[in-house]
Amino acid sequence: MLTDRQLLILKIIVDDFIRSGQPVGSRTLSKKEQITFSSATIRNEMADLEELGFIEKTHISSGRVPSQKGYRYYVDHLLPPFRLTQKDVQTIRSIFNEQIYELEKLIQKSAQILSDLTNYTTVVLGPSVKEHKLKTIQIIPLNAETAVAIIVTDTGYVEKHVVTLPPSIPTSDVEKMVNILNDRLTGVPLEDLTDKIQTEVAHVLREHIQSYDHMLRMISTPLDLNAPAQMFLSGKMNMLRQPEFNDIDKLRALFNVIEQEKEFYRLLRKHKQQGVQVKIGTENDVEGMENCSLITATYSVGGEKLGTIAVLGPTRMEYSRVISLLNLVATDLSNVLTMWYQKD
Amino acid sequence: MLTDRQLLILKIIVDDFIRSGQPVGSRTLSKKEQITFSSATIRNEMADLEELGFIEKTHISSGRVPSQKGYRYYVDHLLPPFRLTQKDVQTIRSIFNEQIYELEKLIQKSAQILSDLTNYTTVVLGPSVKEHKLKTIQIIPLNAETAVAIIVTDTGYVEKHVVTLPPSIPTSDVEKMVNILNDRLTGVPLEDLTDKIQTEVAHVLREHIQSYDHMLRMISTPLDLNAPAQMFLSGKMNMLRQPEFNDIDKLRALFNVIEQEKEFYRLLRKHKQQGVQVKIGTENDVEGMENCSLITATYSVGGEKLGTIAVLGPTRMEYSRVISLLNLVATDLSNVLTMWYQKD
DNA sequence: ATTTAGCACTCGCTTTATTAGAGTGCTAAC
DNA sequence: GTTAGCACTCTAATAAAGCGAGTGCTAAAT
Repeated sequence: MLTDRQLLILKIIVDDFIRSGQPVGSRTLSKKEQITFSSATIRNEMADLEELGFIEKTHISSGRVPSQKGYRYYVDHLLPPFRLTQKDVQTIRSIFNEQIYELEKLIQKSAQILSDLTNYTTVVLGPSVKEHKLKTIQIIPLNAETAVAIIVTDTGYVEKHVVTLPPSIPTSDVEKMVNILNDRLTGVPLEDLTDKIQTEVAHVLREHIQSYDHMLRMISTPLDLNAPAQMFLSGKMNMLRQPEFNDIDKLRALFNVIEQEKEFYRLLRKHKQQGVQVKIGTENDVEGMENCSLITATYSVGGEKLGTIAVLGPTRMEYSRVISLLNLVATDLSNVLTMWYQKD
Repeated sequence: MLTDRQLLILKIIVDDFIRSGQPVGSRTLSKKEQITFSSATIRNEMADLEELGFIEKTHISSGRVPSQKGYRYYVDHLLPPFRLTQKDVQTIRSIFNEQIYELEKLIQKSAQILSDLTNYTTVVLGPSVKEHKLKTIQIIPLNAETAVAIIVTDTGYVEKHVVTLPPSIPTSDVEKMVNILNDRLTGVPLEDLTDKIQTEVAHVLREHIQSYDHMLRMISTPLDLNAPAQMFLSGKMNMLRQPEFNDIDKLRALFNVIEQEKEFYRLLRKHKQQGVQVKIGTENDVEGMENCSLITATYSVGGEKLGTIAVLGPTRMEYSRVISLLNLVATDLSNVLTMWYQKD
């Protein structure tokens, strides 16, 4: 559909605009060494590209700027192969050299490094704890009225919640209850816990425990948080430095979205299959993100998706570099996690 | 030193400027009902006030704006008494009506409500966990190589850390160690733990435990985090809405400070004694905070300071209102915490 | 049939003028 | 001591002018 020459011009326009942030004119293009024909020819080609919707003018006599369709085509067909620098690779590898054994910290660190390297914002969706299996429940009385209930999963995830104890419950009862819970529930995925408690544990507790009712409510509060997977944002302030957000109103609009977080939650959850995915401008279908692109990748354990890691930047984003970086982080993260969890 | 009339004029200038953000001229002042004399008189008085350093002009023929010294005087001597609305009081009380039993969550909620009510940024310095007393240590093996070490304090604070186990350590040894640690260390303030382990526990462990060395290192890693008290920021983005930061460069400068966090840490720690404290502009002695004021208050348990809660806003801040709100939050917080912790 | 040179034209941006408005300081009268 | 009056200053807003980058079109060259 597009001639080679048109592709060349489109590619150079996008590359140049990503680099400079300025609309690209025919004269600028004609000076590029890849280009052997005159500015007049370029003007003709650009007029065609514009008619086809790949580029547009910011005003009637300005240079051209990629349209959303232009970026899309660029990302799909024209992406220059990108060699990460040794330095970038090392920085990323440094995440995994430190002895971090906690998923949460590892994820946060990854997000932070990625936002530092790209100068954009990184969003990470942590794994949903729902599928993690219960390792142990502990109830540690703090004083006569309160105790802290702690739930540990096989992945080392710890959830804690301070609860009130029923008045004048014997300590032995608390211990009994904890024993019963651990006996029956170890290895059960968190999402099945409440069910399982109702069907299999409740009647046993009723027999052995005073204030069985209160105790049961007490233990289910921390559970039915039904925790929506945690989300981490890193480098929000990098957006301040993007020239497209020099306008304070655009900035406010953007941060309204960023602070919401729930939109990101939706967007990151949408990414199911493997691989890197690029959503440009309105493709994200979020008000206030018209000028942003979101590049997402999943990380997984042995092929099973755990969560999503994404970079948010202006549509005028260094797609090539960000995709490479994100890809590296996601695969490295997956490899490390697979090593952690696969062995049992 | 200042005449009553000068005080009146100064107060009205500050009030009006806080309200409108615009320099205040003699004509505007003369229209206020409290003022019974002419604009010419006001001009004379203003010239004097300027000479004394309480107000300044933004340019040679502009109205006047409070200087830092002016704000200082206003806060020290002219603060109008402020009646919180019933609504504000209720919103704040709502923090404590919900059944939150966790210090951390309570603090975060307070910060969030405070930033919502003021439209400024709230910073809270959590209590240093160093003084909390150990309730229990648990080591929960996850698989052959890793375990999660959990430390619970008498305040319900939970610290967790995933550690590696020495190769082929018997489970019984882990249990033994945990028992020994709990026997000897329960009730010990966290800050003394490492010492106490070295002096009193190490030799006992050495007798009973294989790989005593590795195990000891393992348990001390999560401890010597030496956690600098946690800090929470809420409502950073409120600063976007302050007209003084409409200029993108000032905004960037401000966020450079805010993101640093360590400066706040220093500032909030400085506040030792009881009561509300106001630091205006350069009084904070932080580059980038020249146009900001920080209002701090401490919260405490039975008179003993736990942490600091502060509101950050532009120097042109609603001092009266913020002080009242902050005061209410801090005392309510202190009361609730005193009820929690005082009873044992 | 392409490609290119040339040219008139458009539009945004920056600079310069112009003006209106708010506010001041000073003087002289009250 | 207070005030009215006035000349003066400076900002902010608006308008006018010029520059430069870029375009589209036409006609000539390949």
